[in-house]
Amino acid sequence: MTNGIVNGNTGIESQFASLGLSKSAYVPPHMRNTQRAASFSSSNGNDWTDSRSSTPPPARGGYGGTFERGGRGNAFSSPRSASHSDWASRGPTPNGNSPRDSPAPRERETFGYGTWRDGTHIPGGRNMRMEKELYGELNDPSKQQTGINFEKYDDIPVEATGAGVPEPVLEFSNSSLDPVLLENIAYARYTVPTPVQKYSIPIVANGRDLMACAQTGSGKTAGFLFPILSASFHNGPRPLPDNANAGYGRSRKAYPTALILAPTRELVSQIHEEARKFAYRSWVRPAVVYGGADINQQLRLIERGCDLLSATPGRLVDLIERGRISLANIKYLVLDEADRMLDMGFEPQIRRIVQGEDMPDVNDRQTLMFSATFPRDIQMLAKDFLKDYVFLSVGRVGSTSENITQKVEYVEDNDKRSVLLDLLASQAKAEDLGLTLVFVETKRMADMLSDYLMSNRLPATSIHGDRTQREREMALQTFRTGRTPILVATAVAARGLDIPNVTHVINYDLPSDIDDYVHRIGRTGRAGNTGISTAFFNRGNKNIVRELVELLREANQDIPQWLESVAQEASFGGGGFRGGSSRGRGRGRGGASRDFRTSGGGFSGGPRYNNASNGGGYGGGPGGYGGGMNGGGYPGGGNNGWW
DNA sequence: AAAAAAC
Repeated sequence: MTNGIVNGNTGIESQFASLGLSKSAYVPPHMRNTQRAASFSSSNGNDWTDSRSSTPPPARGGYGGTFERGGRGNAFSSPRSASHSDWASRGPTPNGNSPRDSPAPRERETFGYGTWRDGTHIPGGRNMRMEKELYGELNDPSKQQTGINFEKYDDIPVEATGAGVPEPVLEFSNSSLDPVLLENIAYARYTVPTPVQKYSIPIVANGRDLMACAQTGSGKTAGFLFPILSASFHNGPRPLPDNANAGYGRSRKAYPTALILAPTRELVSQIHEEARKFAYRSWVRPAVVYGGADINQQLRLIERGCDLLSATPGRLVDLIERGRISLANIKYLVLDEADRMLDMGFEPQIRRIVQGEDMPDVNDRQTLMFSATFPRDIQMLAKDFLKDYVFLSVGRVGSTSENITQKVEYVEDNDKRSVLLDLLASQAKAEDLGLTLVFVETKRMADMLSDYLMSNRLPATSIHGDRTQREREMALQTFRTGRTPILVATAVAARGLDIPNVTHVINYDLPSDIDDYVHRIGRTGRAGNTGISTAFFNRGNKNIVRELVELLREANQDIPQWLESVAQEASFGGGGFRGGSSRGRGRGRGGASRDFRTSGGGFSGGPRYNNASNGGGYGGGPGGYGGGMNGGGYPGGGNNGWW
């Protein structure tokens, strides 16, 4: 199989692959013996740009078109709704990124998009080409369902606190979700809601704001998309604000009703793809904007429909400044990976977007925040952005689950390369090579290491912030499809990305923050599969050792004796608690935090992921943080009855 | 200290 793997990365083979002639291209283990799936994967290898670009609706119409045409246009009952529907009726659309690569849209391709007419939702007809693109074929690894639910999810402790928390739903089918959405959920092969979804669906459906401490892999994307889309399908487009497009019949400003902010480009892209799946056949047009990609093309795409917008903060601000997007019509605001966004210094831009532009006031919109942790600055954000919210705390999915086998090996920096090579070679021999994700700390190292692996005839690629957006996306795609089953990555890929079939995560460089470690290994062992994680540890990683050992113990992992010893030393040596987190603001480890508004509380299910720090120094009310910046909120004064 | 993100 080794030969096959190597050949799969050569130029000639790539050409075969792009022609759909799969020859000896690498076939991931889970796909072997599935002829049809294999060829689909190969032919799919090169056309990802194509597939992610066909967002716009092909419904006929045009800028001034206020007439119905061919049964699929829009008849407008009022000038205001006409103005809105106008956005949803541009077309027919050249196919986004690569218009010349694909033939002009055909009549039948107008199916798949619905409209809103006379107060009624008119779903579009089915479009098989689109369904294949959105939902993939059975066994297509890059489209494999990730929201599918297994028994392990039932073990995840969830707690909802706040006034009048709605009862969780147990199934999608009797959760009052819109019928069209339920069909899309079935197409995507989601079967049972995850714990996050069980709670978030009724919470959002009841018009409540939500603060959720949950990580990717818990199904949170669907957790906010489902109720937002369901309500949108049902309620139709919001009327435009009175001053919208004043004096122009065809202003080029878009007025999304739902806005989702996330920290990285890949993440918003991933959210957008989910949104496309579940908006299928509805009147809702999802759109996505992020930096590093051609802005004019994004402008063209949002002109063709921009009801549910996924965005990175920088590019969104840019588009607002250009007057091409207005937030005046926002009904739903979602901040995903909020702690990560603050870590990355997005707070000023986020505050500008939420408070400094034309977004409706907190009382006139519904706001959902997701964050892995709940430190002070996130609490502040919650206080300012949310109203009477339900606090949802969801346990860690990855690390405590025992389907990830965590190994730690002592490797000096100089030996890392050869140890890695051995590791990769041995698993290739074992024909066990699923996808392997290798994490490093620096961009330079990512380049060096992937070059090194390639020069050793291993099919590797890399992703980091200095690569162009196109390179990044291509790396992700060739990784997903198994054409380059080894991906060397920096922190850009640590969180949020949902890649099926990652069987091995290697921490070539350990992060200094245990949260990052948890996120990284969480890229494997997903959706009921087992995974392996290997960490290279040496004396440079002392700062994380105490928490690492604690984590391994919690997860019932074997702990090498030498590692225990290092941990002992470290706790004596004053290297102390919290491992020197540079943030100094009390990040808790793991996926859950406490609702700081409550004073008693606690998890009835027993805190398996008992946080060492969260809640400790928070004095019990908004702004009641008593600890300052000393040691990151280590339990200092406040006894809140939590432990 | 590095990484991420707008042009």
